[in-house]
Amino acid sequence: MSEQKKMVEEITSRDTDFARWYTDVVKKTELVDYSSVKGCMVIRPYGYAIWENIQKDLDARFKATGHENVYMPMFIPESLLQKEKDHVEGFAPEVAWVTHGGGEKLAERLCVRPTSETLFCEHYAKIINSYRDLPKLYNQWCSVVRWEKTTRPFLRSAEFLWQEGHTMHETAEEAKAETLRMLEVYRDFYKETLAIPVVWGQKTEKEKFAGAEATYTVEPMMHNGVALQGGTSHYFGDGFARAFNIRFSGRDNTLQYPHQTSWGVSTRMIGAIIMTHGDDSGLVLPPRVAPIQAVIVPIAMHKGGVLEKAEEVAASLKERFRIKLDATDNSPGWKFSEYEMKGVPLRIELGPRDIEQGVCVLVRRDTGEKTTVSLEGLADTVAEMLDNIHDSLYNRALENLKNRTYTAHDYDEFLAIAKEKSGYINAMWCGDEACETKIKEDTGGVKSRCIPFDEEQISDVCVVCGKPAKHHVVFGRQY
RNA sequence: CGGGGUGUGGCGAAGUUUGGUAUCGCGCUUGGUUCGGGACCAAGAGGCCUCGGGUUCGAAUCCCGACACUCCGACCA
Repeated sequence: MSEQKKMVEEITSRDTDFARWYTDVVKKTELVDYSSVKGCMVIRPYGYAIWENIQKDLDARFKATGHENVYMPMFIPESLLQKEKDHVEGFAPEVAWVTHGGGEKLAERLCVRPTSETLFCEHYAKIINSYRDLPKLYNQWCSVVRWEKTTRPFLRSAEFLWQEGHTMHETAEEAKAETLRMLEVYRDFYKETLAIPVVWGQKTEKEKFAGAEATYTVEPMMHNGVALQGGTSHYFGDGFARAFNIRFSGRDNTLQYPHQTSWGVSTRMIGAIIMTHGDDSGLVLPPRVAPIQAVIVPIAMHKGGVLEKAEEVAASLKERFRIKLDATDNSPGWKFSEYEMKGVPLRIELGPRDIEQGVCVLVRRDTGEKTTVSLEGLADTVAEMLDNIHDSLYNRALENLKNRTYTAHDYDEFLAIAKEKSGYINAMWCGDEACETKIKEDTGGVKSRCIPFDEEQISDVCVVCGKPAKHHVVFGRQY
């Protein structure tokens, strides 16, 4: 990639200033625009198309695992939000309140949903009466509002789009299985659709969701070594069920509380795509969510037959792929740069010389590699190449993840890595929250990402305090 | 919420120190020539200089205030 020239001058180089590179990319490629509401963003067609492709894929996965879509109100009465103590404490600082309606002050103020556990619980209390009513496997696609102090497009905005699954189960075992099953759906989606490898595991007590018994997470690493909490799945036990008085008659005719889960991913994933795959020329979109999978650039369009042939090729590919034929009179060079910046995985060049020989030129966005291929069987060639691009994006990201993962055997080593490197640090931990806090303070922001599922015995003692170690923890800075 | 930076046609900037008719590049429109890595010629359109006060004969420029964006921290999906 180093030999590939930086084509777009307006984009700050990724290595110069990753943060500026990010904001340049999202604006220049027309993914988002800012709105007049602080912290809120306009998701433009090119950005929204990525979200639609994400939704389509994920929604199919949810349906395949037995879930149904529903829609809950966007307002939550204050009294309802108050019912679960940890939950309200976790969210209260960042909720927006509606105090007036139709010009009159409301008797009870309404919170704009920051998440919908309480609404689902209120509803479940009404419709769950028997073990025969379980499980309830609901999901909703919606937006939520969290009054964030610092906002960045896709990564953290005051309002963002997401999906939230909320399920109720007869037994704790079933609910726990659901929690892990959906985490696996996320992990697989990241890998197979977004070409992003993740570290996954359980959040520590300190980092878990407000009101949950256990929180599980997928943690992709961005190109610069910083983590992004990429999706979470929570096991609630029966805490909310008790708070909301959700009960059912069990198989033994006793009244029981159901066991609950929730899980969600958001438009933040678009940020993960940008920061995992992007380069100095702009976006590099994984083929399976790219709004345009291949762009056809006709060369010397004025010459007889070129445009007609290009249209013919476009038509032959449209059934299987998302294709754009750019027949505007911008110069070919302009088009090359434009679609490179926008991260279109594959470019198909078609000029008089090619047509004569019955070929076209394919150019990969990820490597810049050019190949001349026959127009005969082009659809199969394109399919193969898109899969190939997907795999190489994944492998490149995996390589980065591995290269930026370190192991600390003692605290001096830990601090040295945290200071000098950017990435994940594997270390042992005693289970005491004080040690997590100490790490965060001593390093200025390194936090536990998760206790990975495949724990290793790096040493027998906590990297901070030297007491017997309970877990292997992955640490890192996060967005 | 603390600390920096920035607000000037759609985008990027100059002009602000030292007040005096609002500039440049890109983009846009129309016509023509071009086309294998951001083409060229010609003619056009487009701006209460972020907003609100103040000082002044006169404010993009000086003073006070607000807001927004952005970067770095703290907080969080």
